[in-house]
Amino acid sequence: MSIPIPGIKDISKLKFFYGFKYLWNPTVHDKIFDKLDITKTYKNPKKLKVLDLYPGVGVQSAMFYNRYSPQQYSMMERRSSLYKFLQANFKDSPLQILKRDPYDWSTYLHLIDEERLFVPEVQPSDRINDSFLTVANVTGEGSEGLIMQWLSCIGNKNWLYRFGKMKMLLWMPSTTARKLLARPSMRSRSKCSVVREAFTDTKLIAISDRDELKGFDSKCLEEWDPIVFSAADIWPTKGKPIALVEMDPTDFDFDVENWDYVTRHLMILKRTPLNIVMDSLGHGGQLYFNSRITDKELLKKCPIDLTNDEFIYITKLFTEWPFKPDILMDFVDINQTEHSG
Amino acid sequence: MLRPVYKSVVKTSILQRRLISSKGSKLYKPSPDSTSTILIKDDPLVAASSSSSSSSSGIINSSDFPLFNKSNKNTTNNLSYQWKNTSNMEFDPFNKSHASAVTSMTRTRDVMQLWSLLEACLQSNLLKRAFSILESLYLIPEHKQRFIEDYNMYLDSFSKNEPNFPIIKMNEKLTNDLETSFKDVNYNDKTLAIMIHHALNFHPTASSMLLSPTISAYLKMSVNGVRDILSNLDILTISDLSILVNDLKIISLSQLPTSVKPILESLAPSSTPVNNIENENGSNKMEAEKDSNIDQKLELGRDSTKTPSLDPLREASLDVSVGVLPKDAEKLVAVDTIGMRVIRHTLLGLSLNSQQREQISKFKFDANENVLNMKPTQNGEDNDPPINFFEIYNSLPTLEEKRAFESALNLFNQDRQKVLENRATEAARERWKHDFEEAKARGDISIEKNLNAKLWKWYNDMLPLIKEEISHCKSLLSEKPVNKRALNKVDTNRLGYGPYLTLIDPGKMCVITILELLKLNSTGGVIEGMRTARAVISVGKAIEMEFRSEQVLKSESQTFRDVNKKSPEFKKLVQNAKSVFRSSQIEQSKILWPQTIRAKIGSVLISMLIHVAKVSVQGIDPITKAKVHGEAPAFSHGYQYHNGSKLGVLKIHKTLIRQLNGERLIASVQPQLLPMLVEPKPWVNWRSGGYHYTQSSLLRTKDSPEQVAYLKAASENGDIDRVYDGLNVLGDTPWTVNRKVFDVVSQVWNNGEGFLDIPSSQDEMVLPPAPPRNSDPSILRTWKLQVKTIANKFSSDRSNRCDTNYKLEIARAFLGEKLYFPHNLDFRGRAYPLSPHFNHLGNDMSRGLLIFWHGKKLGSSGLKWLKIHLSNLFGFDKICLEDRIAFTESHLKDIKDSAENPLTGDRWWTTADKPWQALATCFELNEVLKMDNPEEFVSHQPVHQDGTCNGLQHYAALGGDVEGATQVNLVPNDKPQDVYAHVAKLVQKRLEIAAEKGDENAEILKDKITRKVVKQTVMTNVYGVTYVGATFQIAKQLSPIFDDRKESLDFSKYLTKHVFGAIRELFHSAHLIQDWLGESAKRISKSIRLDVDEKSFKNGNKPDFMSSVIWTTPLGLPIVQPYREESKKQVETNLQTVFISDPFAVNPVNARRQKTGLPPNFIHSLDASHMLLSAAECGKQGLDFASVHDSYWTHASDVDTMNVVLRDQFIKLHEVDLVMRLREEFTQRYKSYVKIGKLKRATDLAQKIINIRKDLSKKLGRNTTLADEIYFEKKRQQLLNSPLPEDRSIGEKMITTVSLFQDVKDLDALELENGGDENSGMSVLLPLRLPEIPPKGDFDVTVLKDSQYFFS
DNA sequence: ATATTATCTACCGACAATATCAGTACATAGTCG
DNA sequence: ACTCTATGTACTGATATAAGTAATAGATAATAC
Repeated sequence: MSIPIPGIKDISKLKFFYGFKYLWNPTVHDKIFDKLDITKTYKNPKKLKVLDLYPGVGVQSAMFYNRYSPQQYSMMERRSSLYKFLQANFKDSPLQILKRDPYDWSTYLHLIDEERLFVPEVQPSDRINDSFLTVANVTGEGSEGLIMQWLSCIGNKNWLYRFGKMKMLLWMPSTTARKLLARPSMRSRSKCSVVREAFTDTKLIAISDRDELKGFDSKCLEEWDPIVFSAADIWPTKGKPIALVEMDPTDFDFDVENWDYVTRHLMILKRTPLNIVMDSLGHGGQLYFNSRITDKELLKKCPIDLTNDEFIYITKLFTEWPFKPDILMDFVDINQTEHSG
Repeated sequence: MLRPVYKSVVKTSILQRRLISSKGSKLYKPSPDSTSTILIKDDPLVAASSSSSSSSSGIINSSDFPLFNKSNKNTTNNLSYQWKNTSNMEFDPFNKSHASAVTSMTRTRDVMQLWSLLEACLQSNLLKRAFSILESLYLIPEHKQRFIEDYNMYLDSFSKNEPNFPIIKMNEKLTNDLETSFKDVNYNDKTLAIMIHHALNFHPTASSMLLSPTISAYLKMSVNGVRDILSNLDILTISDLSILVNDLKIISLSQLPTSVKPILESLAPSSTPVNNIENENGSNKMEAEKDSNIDQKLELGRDSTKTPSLDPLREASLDVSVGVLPKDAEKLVAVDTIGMRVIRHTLLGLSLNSQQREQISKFKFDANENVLNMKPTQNGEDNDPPINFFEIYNSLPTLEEKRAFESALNLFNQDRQKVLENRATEAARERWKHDFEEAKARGDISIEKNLNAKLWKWYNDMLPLIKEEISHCKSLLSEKPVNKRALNKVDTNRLGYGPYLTLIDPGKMCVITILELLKLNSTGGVIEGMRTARAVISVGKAIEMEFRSEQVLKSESQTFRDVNKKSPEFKKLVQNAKSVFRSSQIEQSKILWPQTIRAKIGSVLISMLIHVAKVSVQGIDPITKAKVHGEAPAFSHGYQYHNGSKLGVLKIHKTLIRQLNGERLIASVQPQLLPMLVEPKPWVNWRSGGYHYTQSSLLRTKDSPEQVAYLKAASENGDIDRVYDGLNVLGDTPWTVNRKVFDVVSQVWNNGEGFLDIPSSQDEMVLPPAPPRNSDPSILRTWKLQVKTIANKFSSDRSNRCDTNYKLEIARAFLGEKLYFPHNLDFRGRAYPLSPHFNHLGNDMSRGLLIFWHGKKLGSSGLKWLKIHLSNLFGFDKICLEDRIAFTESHLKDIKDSAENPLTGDRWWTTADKPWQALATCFELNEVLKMDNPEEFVSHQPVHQDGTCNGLQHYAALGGDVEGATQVNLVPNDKPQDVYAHVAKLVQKRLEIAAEKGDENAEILKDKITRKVVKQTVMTNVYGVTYVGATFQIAKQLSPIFDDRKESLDFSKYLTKHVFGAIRELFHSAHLIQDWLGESAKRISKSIRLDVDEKSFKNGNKPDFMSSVIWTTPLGLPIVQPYREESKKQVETNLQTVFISDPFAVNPVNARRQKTGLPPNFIHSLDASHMLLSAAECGKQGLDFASVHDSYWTHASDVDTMNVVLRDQFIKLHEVDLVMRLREEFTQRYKSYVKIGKLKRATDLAQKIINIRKDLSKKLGRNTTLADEIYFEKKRQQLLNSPLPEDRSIGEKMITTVSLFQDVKDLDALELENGGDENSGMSVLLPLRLPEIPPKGDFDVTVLKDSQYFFS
């Protein structure tokens, strides 16, 4: 007994999407599912619990369920117009609709620890968790920060990543995908690319605009061979293209706090060679690192050219620096308010 | 909740534009077909306007300043706002209001940049380069009229640079330049003055006869008369004039400028001119021959700086007793330099006790050595200045002696002030050197420990770098302008800042850079450092300031260099002449360095300092855990993020920070901006007043050329003389530091613990332990926030302590001194002291530390007011005077205890609202009470009289609102009204009514309304606080009552509605006026001036609105609201790019801010007027007067007098209907402005307009736009104003969509208010109309005369 | 002509985001007729 | 000698940056359809 999929006619009646975009075309979805072939990871889908964040109109959710019939499929959607839509379409389906805010950390504590409505299985981190999948759509232009915070949760092994290496299927603006997936020396290479490289194994699965592909690394594209669909397949049609990535956490072992400080500061002057840029790490950085980094070739490189391994190496030197600055005090206080009657 | 997209998609509306970063160095190439020129020629409007401005010989363009063309019929009323049509303004880049064409503004920027570059090149003697800049300037058409001044600058430099160039050659050059290079330019009288000066100096020994004909010829060529030539004192020196008058006898004394006439007169009969000329280096022999005790060598500028200040001979001669004249001439010179003996002589002639006598005999009255008490003391307890002038002054028994003392002190202070403003950097350097050498003697460790010694090291390391850079720049600049391609990037940059960098002594630049950076420690919210942007600009500005005062000093000593000796009387003459001279010099320097240049200069210097400044540091090797010693840069450039935006920061090393915390920082206060030792230079025009050598502007303009233009026009018109009068009274009030309070503060400070407002000094911050990494994100976040809060508190405490440190150090330096605060105005006309950190506008502590220098006997009413004052300071200021006196009298024991044991006793004074001022008052009261006859007590304590909600007082007077006037004590009453309590009562009533109707919120809140809850909201209501803002304020007050933050906020929201309702009800008429002001501002800022550039129409129908709200205060001060959209751009510097606003950008107004700003600004402009009027009057009546906006201060004995003045002036101010007057002014000023509005389609008029549009559309071959309509109306106006009758008649016949409205009587019937429901309206240009004034009530302001609680 | 969406949020003194990249306008040098 | 073009550079405007929406959330002016 499969769940009926909402059609574009119904979807297009909806007015408010809060800047998010959803792929509604079932054909494309099918292609994507074929490509993903998640059964490789989830050998027994009957054991699988899926958490769907910002499911929107629920097309993907329903199709997923129809295809794999997981043990539990929970949709977390709080935005009223979309929630109403989900209620109207899936009230009596096996899909669980939760009117909660995926943005709020406490949502998960309540859901998992207190109410125990959705309890994933904790699995050791030697493999991808094979009974827990998160699907999310964070295509809103202003919500990129949420993705970045989720990423850093991988590094902290908290939030949903306390249950092990959880796979995530994540819709995002294609510009975000481009930044995340940028390799060393590419124009879009930035701190978040390094974060992605450090904590995850991420693939581009699908994208809504062929032109966008030129911002990605061509070698990687060959390997990923993403599905390209049309802007007409998403709703609302207007706006910037979106992309779907598959994100698997990986193993890592380094001092995250110091690494965070080092990458953040170096990537500000990402086109300045290491032998010069090190001064921005603290008083006398240039002198120290120039004496510690023995590989002269490395010194000639710029931060934008560095792999994460190289950042880890620099971080190690940084932590060994007797005069290293206090990385906790790395912020400014813009708003001093005084005055009163 | 998920954040909605739109909140962060577009982060800012700032019109980001980048600077033309190296435009400063780019010269105009004489290519006549640059696009902009063509554009202008083709534009009939611009062409017309420029031709009209030149033909009318620079009389101000009527469209720029509509009021100028209005005849001045209302002159009988002395509050008339109309300006006389007498101004005669030539082209000046500032003198263009914003709305003139954009093209002219961009050229304005070019002119400014070229000017400052020209000036810089001339200073560095890069004459060829300067000449090519002249060529570029010559090509700017609007600049032609002023061009000769620039050429004169050049010629003057040329003359100085080539002293051996024969006058004939010089003449050839001049002729050649003006006939070939600059054909359209004519010489003026200054040019002639330069030639004369050159002639006189080229032939210093030549026979007079030879020179005479040449000079006579020049004099005959005069444009505006010989007098005009001779008034160029910046060119012609005293000795020049002397030769002309006494030797050549070509001119007579009467033709000289009045300021120097007396000097020449006294030189004439006896003096031998030969001496004057020979005497350049100061002849010692001459000195020795003089045998009068009093005759002094008058040493000036250049010479005095040469004098080594650590002269052993001078040390030796210190104890020479008065009256004994050493025969050794050299010794005499050393002793004599600054006229100390005169002063000492005078002082010792007064009645002094033996101790004072000894102090004075020992004290060196040498300005260079005893500027201020800035020497660090090892022992914090030792606050004694070497000599306490205040105590001596006070101890003198008679008025005559006091006068004599003050006059001698003044003579000494004149010199000290000069040193203070000019030699402070050198003084700092000397101190460093001294400390270094002392430390060196003690060993290397001491050098590291002693801050000054370290600074000296930095200084020495930095100096060669700067010198090298300067020589790079010089060689680059002196080369022939090579093509840019051959240059690398560094050199291209050098080309930009080089001319400026070479202007100032490298040593001075080092000192300035170091001091600035130390000063900026923990500013801008940076934990241990500062923002780079701030740092580079501050350094750049400081360098420029140094350059400016050097300039003034240099030209002063140039002109007066030959006047080397004479009696003290003569010295006074010279001093007067010099001060007149300085005024005119400062006034003339119109050139400012572009902000970009400042930033670049600053960054160059700072990066050098970063490079050399090192501190030795300690660290722990993370692996071996061993202590490691090393050396690290003291400063480090990096970045920090805030909300995803980068912020450049300059971090200071922890080691240095720790050292700074325990240091006395007086040295890094910008010495030019300390309080003054002598009376400030009186304000006589808009850029001359205040400090003697440092330029300051009358108005703190916000980089708005528009504000400057209006101010300048008013100033030149003599419209704001009464503003000057008031301001000068404020500046002339002498103060001194309250020694007793200072001792208490100092004790608390050295103790290091927190006390009242002073935070304790901490070295490390204590942070909560970090939670495990894998804690829930929410937990991690809370921890991060905690850390942030603690760190911010820490850093704000630190900067607070730093600020207090500055205040204290300044106070310490001025212990026993007589000091003055020069003032200027903010753009609304409110007065502020120029000196930052320590002044009477500061916090309670600063105020408590200041007392009047002059003392006055309490007399019959003084004691009463002193008691009232104390009560006020304790917060009991809304009870009747008798009760306040009773309050003080009931605490006599406490007062005694507080005064005698301020820290060891009960500390009653610390419970006051304003504890430090209360303490000061306790000290005085305690002394008074000891006296048998209190009336004889000499009081120095300023007593405050504060207006009760001054803003509302003005509103009530404006609206004639009886109810409101009663509430704010405009109506006589035996008890003062407490507005806040009254509002609270009203709110309470409202709540009770609501509660009865079953409103739960009201029920809960109804008993919790106190005066305090509503106070801030009532106060800020005048400033136009919004509903949201007020809610926050009330929530703050309510927060102790409710536990839940959310709950508290909800109740606050509810309560705010009622508070607003109550205020609106109570001050109904005030609100009507507020609304009227707001609406008028909105309409004005949404209106279009006709001759606006069509290009400001983006799509033909949507213009950029350019009109800001402008009005004139009752004192004649024009006020321009500077609120416009910001346009900032990135500027490349050595360290990073910085983001700064382009002062020449022409931006559309910010209508919202114009609207919300007008009500408070208008009211403030009135209270400022009231203050200045009162100040002037109090000055006239001989009172010492000070003000903090709406709080007026004077001696206790004079309070009654002052109160009468305050009331009289308030009445005088409000006798005129100011709102009506404002509306009339608006109507005049914005007469021909139009707005875009809706017209009912179903009218004749609409039909006519449609027809015109149809015709026009046919002609143009496209749809018409509003821009087209404006263009034609503009054309019509031009024709109407044309001097040619035929033009005028064409204009009269012309019909435009706007002209149709001329005959319309009842516009209201035609215009569609925004309630237009169907599409019956069409967009048209309507004449701008202002809303009707709300009706005025019956309150008669003259009843105020008897209201004793008006100010109390 | 309405509906969505960005922008405030009490005045003044007062104090500020930056690195990099793509595209274009402009200048220079060199070449050629 | 002069013009034209290729070439490189300087200038401008756009975009990304970090990563809980600053402590907060409703009116209102501006803009888009």
